[in-house]
Amino acid sequence: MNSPDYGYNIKSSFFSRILDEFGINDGQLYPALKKLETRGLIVKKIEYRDDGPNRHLFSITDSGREEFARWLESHEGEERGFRYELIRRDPFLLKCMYLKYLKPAQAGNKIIIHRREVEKSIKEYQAAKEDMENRKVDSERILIVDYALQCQEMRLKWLDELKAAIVKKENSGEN
Amino acid sequence: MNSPDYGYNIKSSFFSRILDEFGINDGQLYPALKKLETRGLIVKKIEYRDDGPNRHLFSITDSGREEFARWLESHEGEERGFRYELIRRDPFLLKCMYLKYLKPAQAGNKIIIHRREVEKSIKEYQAAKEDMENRKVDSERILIVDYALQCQEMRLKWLDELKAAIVKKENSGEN
DNA sequence: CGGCCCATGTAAATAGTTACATGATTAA
DNA sequence: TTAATCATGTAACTATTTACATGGGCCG
Repeated sequence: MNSPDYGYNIKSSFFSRILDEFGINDGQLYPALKKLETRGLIVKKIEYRDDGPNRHLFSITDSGREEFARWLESHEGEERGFRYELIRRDPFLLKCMYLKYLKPAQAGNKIIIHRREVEKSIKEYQAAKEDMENRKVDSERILIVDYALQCQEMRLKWLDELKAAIVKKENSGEN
Repeated sequence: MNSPDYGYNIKSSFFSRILDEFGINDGQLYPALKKLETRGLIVKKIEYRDDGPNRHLFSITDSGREEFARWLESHEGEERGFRYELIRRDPFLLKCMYLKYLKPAQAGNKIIIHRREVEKSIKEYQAAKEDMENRKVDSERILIVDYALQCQEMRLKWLDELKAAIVKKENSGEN
């Protein structure tokens, strides 16, 4: 929908700060573009350049636009993400289910280490947000970053609750 | 770590209410058990039964316990989940990035429909939590459900912010 | 007798990651 | 001259999903 554009640019312009680290991988990006082309949803035009590698510019077709509209309007498969993958795709949370198999001190340590990671992540999302605001990115996109930020701030609070629960258990139950 | 146990029971006892719908699929469960067995992390013993299908009971071995401890203590790959997959695995959020390609009324409608789904999900997680409390499940596990609940409640608020942002844009900018 | 629950799996397909391969320009 | 950035891609592997396949017991 932001055509014409080429693979490398799509990759580097979209949420750059966060995707730099966990970026769309080439092994998925280029085959995906090829597949969209085969399906007639985008068309390729090569931009020949002397001062750098050639660029394969893709433009969306009418049927591409239709397919996009169908995707955007559909509600299919939206539940998994926010209800379920949220836990399933979170290795730390999965480990938390087995926290009782660690000594309380070890468990507490694990939480502290993780807490620092979350704080680091908050700072990075904040920087990404500022950067996006400066670049006058669509407000909807910035709101997505807000979502991520609120998630992480909630997570910090939750980690503290978890820590408190462990300490409490340690002091009372003792095994 | 809760051995001996068999596939079908693992599947149905673990977070049953939520997993009923998005359950571990058989195509991954049984091959995974086989793989763990091949690696010597678990051992199989068949429980022959007359009043129903036989059960393949698996018990964890010493090396299984060691591997489990290594996994639990490691911090590897924990970042992706909470920083990145959180957005990437959420089809609704991805669509929100393209909300400007919908008419404001359509966008608002999409948000309202999603909001109802989130409310439904909250009720189901609450029921799961009560059920787990009655069954005296480990408090760590219940805290995971709390995490999910807090995520969803945060999401409701965020959806309202998103809705407000769209209404504001519609009234001022027009286009 | 039909359908659901129990219980085991396999096969085929799709999705996703990692590593490899190439080659030009530009900045330290 | 070495490393980074720009730009394209493929190959091999791993993960995940979906659909299929089987068969007994139990309930209405």
